[in-house]
Amino acid sequence: MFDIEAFLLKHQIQPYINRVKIFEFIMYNDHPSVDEIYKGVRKTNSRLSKMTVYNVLEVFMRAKIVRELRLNEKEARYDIRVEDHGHFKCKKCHKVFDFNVEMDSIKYELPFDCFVEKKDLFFYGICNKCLERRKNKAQTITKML
Amino acid sequence: MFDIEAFLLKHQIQPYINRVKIFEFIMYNDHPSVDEIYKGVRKTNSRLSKMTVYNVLEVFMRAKIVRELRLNEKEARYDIRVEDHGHFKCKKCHKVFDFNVEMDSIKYELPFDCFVEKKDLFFYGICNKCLERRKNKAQTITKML
DNA sequence: TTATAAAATTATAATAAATATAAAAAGGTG
DNA sequence: CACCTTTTTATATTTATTATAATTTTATAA
Repeated sequence: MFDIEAFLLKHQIQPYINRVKIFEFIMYNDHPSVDEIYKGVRKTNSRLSKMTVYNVLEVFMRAKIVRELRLNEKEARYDIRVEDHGHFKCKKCHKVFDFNVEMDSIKYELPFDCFVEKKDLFFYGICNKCLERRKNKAQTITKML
Repeated sequence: MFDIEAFLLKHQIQPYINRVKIFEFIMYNDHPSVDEIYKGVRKTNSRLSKMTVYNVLEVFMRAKIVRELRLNEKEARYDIRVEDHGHFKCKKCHKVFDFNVEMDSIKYELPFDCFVEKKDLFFYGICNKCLERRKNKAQTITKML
């Protein structure tokens, strides 16, 4: 089992209960938003304030153990996978999935030299479950005709 | 010269003055936010409301003649280049630059089949001008010592 | 051109995400 | 325990976006 306390300590972060719980929540929930983290962690710590979620996320981001995602929506989402990788967002169920990307395989031409620190690749579309659902629906309608 | 009215008509959009002005503003300004568009276009049409900017952008997005960008900031930005391409954002001057990407060159493995409709590639780092500025500053300090 | 319907624009209010601030609470150290 | 530092909390503020309804503009046809 992954030892969150040790992990936080290794990154010079005091493992206060809120921090551990918030990290754990992000670990076990797919790309939650601040509000989702707040509501989720609040279940076990009813005195948690939303400001703490923002503060803790800031600490995690500075230590680079959490990555902020801005998909095509107004709230930010958070991910514990911090190395560059891809994100697929389904426009039907709004779920976000990670996927592996060989960033070095990408052929691009920047208009000038620059120092690239971070890369984000976002795909938008429809996931397989939603595609299935749609296909089944179409079949049902066809049968009805 | 590019005929915005004709372009809008071609996409079944009535070329009302606000629409033309807003499209033009996005064309000649790099990835403006709603507020920047509002303030910019307002200079020539002082009665423009911000709601109109949102409405017009919605029309443009539906017609797919404008692309919404969500970089690592809370406001959306808008781009008239609608085909998939890359965006580089400088963390010093906060400017956003377009760049060409061969999206088909990317090696990735999605966890399941899915229909991919749109791809966004964002790079974050420091642009050449800001790198220069930093280098000059460092040299000046070195001389002073 | 005028009457009328449809669509766009506006002003306003409401919602929601994020930030700022200062007091209270908790943690670390001698 | 006493002290100082850091975190957490409550609260207020700012800001982006959405909702709504009244007003204005545009398109269409008599």
